[in-house]
Amino acid sequence: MLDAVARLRRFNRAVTREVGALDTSFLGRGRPLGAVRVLVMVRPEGTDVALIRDRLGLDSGLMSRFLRSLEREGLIQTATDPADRRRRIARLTPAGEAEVAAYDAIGQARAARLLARAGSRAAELVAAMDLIATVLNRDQLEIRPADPDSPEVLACWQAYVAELVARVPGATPDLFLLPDPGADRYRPPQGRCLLAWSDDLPVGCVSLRPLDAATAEVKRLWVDAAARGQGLARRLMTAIEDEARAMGLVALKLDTNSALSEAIALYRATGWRVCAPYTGAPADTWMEKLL
Amino acid sequence: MLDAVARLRRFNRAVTREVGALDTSFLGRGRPLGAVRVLVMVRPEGTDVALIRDRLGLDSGLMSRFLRSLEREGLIQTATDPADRRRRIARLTPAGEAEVAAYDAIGQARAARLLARAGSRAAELVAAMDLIATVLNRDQLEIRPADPDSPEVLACWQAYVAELVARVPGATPDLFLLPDPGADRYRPPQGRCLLAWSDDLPVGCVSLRPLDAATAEVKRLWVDAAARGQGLARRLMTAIEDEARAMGLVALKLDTNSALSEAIALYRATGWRVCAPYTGAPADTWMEKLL
DNA sequence: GCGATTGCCTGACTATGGTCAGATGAAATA
DNA sequence: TATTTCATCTGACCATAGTCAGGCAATCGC
Repeated sequence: MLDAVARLRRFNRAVTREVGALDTSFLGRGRPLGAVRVLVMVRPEGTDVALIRDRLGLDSGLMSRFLRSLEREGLIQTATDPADRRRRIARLTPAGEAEVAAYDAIGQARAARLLARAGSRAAELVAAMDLIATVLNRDQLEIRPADPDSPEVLACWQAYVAELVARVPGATPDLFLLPDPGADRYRPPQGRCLLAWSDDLPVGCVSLRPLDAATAEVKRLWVDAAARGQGLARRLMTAIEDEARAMGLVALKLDTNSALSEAIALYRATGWRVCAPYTGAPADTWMEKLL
Repeated sequence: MLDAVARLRRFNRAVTREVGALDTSFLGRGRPLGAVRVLVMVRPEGTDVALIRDRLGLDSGLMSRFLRSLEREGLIQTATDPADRRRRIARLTPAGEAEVAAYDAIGQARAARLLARAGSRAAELVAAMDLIATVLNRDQLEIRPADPDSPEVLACWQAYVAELVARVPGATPDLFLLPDPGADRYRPPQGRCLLAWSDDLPVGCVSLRPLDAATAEVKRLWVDAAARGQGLARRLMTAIEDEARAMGLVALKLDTNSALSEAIALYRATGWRVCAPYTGAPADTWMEKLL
């Protein structure tokens, strides 16, 4: 790629202008940008102050001033965290919620305008943004336990099913009930459900379902198209195997289909071995791993 | 598709952080960002001060201060424009050229690091950046005459040939000599060569080659993948037809291949009609238009 | 030639974001 | 229990980018 640098620079210029426009559009409500960035990160239920500071990379002194200025405006309230009384939790007031909603509307309008500018290529544009954000956020990819009934898990499972249907002959959406009425089996203490997050976007999942007292089944390993090629699937598998070990399990199983060749290659490379069939179609490959 | 607004926001966060890192990487050479932005816009041959100010959207007072500070550092010299002695022209000193080269190297290194982070998806990342930059720059797409021997035209022609080879059965790279020894025929007064620019990246081309005193042939219409879907091909055709009219030509011809269906649809929609063959394979469709 | 305009410069002023060194109280650790 | 570590707050300080008004010289339009 000869002129990659020139193209990167062009990207930077275009995006700097856009971010600049974003900044000025976030003004016009009589608040400096820094305070707004903090404000919109406060969830109505309350957000740990340290988390916001960390995400925005702010000095604790500066953060403290932003909080006080928002507090003076009556947009947020802060209280000490009862669990650790050194920490503080910021919570939106009704006035704050209204203000956040106003900024949200601005963002909504801007997004709509941008997508309109992309015309017929809007979906491609969003995919391109996902790829870039995921690459830039690569170091911050985080795997965390999630509730199998949460909308984020549901979204991942839907994407997983869509991919299976597209790639595996014989797989149909009706093989998978979503939301899964048996989701409880993916929840501790019986099972586990892990999500991979890039910033606030879920980009991958994996889960564990009990078979018997000593074994469980790995289910629903999925990685978003934008996040592939970065070893995330391997990290997810390592994480779920660690969970299984911590639960005291001695072996894991999984069923898959030979059309999913990268997945099978990953399993082989990490100690899984083909075993006897224990489920039916559309699975055509069964594997197990001793922990 | 999860909420497009949320994803756009995530993109903004990721990119803001990156641009922030860019800013601080432009520091570390003991100069504030504003001055650097001015410095790297000064061409060694000299640049009109007003042009820089305009491009960067700076107040004349601020601009003046940046110039003084760069001058004090010995990186640039300013002189009054002999043509209009109110205007000033900034010129890089040898020390300035060295400094600009150093900033260039920083950009180079940053680009390399970013591409390395993308790993196996580096090419996809650059394509995604191209798409985004092109969409954001959409309003600034400019069509300008270009020299058929310039590296930018050559790059476009190579991309054009690559696309033909990929799409047209029977087309092989050796059908096209690049650089074209007959490039003179694409140069005024005989012919024309137009490039479409998005910022400083050429994203499309079209050219005109003489047939006889009253007719010419439209050749090498090409639009970069990132810039498609925005009506650029139509704008290029309109521009080249306008050129032909201005040259006093009365008719245009072109040859193409039925595999290039969007192009043929465009020609039909803009008044071109199929005519008798006048060239050989791999062309299988010939069209003309009266001006 | 004359007034208006243009391009640039200068000095005074401001807002914003940011750093740094303690102070304070809470929690973890030995 | 004593010490260390941690999260936050506060006040002092700073650099950068930017605005604004006025001044000066060159140029333009009449």
